[in-house]
Amino acid sequence: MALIKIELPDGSTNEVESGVTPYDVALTIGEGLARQSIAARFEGDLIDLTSPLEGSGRLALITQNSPEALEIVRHSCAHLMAQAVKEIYGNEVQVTIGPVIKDGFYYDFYSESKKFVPEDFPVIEAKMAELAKADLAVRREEMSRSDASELFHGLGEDYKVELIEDLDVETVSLYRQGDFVDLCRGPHVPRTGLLKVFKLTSLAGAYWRGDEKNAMLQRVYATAFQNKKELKAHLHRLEEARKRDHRKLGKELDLFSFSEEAGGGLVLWHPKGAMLRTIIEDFERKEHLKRGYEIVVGPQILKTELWKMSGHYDNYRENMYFTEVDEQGYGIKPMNCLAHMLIYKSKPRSYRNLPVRYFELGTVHRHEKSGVLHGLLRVRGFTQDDAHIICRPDQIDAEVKNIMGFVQDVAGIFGFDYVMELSTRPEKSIGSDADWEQATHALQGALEGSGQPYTLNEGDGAFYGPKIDVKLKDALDREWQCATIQCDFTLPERFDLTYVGADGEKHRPVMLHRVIVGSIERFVGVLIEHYAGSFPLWLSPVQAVVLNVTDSQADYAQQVFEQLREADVRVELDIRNEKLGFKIREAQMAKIPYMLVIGDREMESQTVAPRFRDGKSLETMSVADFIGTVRAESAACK
RNA sequence: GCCCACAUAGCUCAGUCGGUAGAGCGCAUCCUUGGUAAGGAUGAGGUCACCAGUUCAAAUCUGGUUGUGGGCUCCA
Repeated sequence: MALIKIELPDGSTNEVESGVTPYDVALTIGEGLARQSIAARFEGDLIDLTSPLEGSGRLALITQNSPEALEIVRHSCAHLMAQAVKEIYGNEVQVTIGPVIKDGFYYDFYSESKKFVPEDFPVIEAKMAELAKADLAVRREEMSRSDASELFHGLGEDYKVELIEDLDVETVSLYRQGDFVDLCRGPHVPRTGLLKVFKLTSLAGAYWRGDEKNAMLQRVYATAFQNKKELKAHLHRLEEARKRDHRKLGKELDLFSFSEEAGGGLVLWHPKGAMLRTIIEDFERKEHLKRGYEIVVGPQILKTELWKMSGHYDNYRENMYFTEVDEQGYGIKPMNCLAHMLIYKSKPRSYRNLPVRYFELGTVHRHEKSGVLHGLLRVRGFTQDDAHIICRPDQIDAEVKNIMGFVQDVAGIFGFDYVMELSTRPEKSIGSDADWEQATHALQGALEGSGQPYTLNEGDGAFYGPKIDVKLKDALDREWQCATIQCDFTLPERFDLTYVGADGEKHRPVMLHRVIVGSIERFVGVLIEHYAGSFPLWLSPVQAVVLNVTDSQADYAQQVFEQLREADVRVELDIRNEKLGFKIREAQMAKIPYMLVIGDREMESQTVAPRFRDGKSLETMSVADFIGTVRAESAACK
């Protein structure tokens, strides 16, 4: 037998016979290590603990505590779940795929007759536990594609056969545990006994291979962890997210609602929610003016011919609402760009006056599929902080950089981190190859120049141009699509936008579509979850509430309330005949930043006693001082 | 749009086997004037989402519609 050299992470080198497994190597180091190991990394690749090592190289054992371990455990759990399902339901159910995802894994099953229900979960979990306890060996096997195809055909697993037929390889790997066999690349844990903590979580429909033309499968979501403590922590995180759910908080804080009578996905903004979005809108106008944008306003409906000219009619019609006025067809705008182009076209433009930056808090309507509506995060009518920058090609770089700086500033003000993505030409698109290349190149250049990392999203651009998407990361580290920057050579062409250059000739400008927070609706939803409803002072719809202790201070409380309102503090007055504790509790649950307690002491000294919503009290102070405090704190946040 | 589930008072939720509805909170009135997270009493409030069907009888069973939730596909 030939000898090979195995280098371990601590730098030591073992000389072993070719064909030994990582498990054997672990044993030579210690029995405890061997017992703890679940897989290995050899020359950078993940392999099974039982895979024979054929050549020299660097080997690292993956133990239950390694960061990579969890993914392997979850993947093996997916197999365990499929095995359990097959043992319980037999040929009534076919297996398809079962990958690992963030926070767990799922397995998609196909069945004509079996409909999974949550009541099946304990049964499946019990079978999984039984199979895990049996500590079955998990064995890797390789066979030719045709043999594997025949094997699964014999087992009646049509979806596996289809997967195998589509693979572009000679041999495929299979994993067996007990009577169960699954097509899989691996690696897996060596024994089912290593799978201890798992839990089925939910059910959903999913199309085979994600294509809505294909059969609907039944997806069983589940999760697995190394120990019970981690599972508990995970369930706790889910609970936290539930508490922050903007739909729940939106109701509790009386910010907005939806009505069956009005229609799905159409938001009704209550006074406090409307206040919140107004604050954001005022902030947006100010920030845009500061950065050289001009505010414009376009109409809600535009003639259908115009949507045909823009390409929206051909590419976006299924998302649009149409109406007819005096036998003339109109489309309700799903985007704001058309009006902005018409404004540009209203007079001749000189190269000296470019770029023009038109900003509009534009309300658009899109017919989203009913199943995708989701609180404020996905609606059918929403307002974008939309701008169109019409510029010379040589100005694209600088403009994109400015926009990225704008995004950075705004994200910082609201306390978000973010990640960026570049999306390239989709299948359904308009414009020439050359334009697409130039536009994509411009965006990529700006991204490279920003020094910020970004990922590439092939084929995910808008139909008229490539785009940069910015995803904000909230307090729970979840990502939300908000800002987007899109480069467009096509619409200026279609609308024959021109400017007169230094040479006196007409030239074609470029248009950048961009939003910073995206949709105000979605952004408010994200903010609610990000802040868990406790908005910073400058965003709070109600900043302070004046509370009297007894009726005898009602007049003074009223005076304080009016003084604050005069000073533009968003304030409420609560002089109801209730005990102070009761009023404090209500204000606390409404997450109002400041409660101003007015008793005899305050009335006598003409002061207020502020209490912050975290329970801490400030020194008793004059009304004027309190106004100063609110102003200073609001300014500091913004 | 597709799969699965759900829809009972303003809110959160009970309601068994089919026999025309309950609680807590909130709301109204009264008592209570109480210093930092719920004082007490009384009362009002429901076409059980909507439309059909089965049945002597439907919140309950069946079908459809609308809406909501979890996903899929799509997306600001």
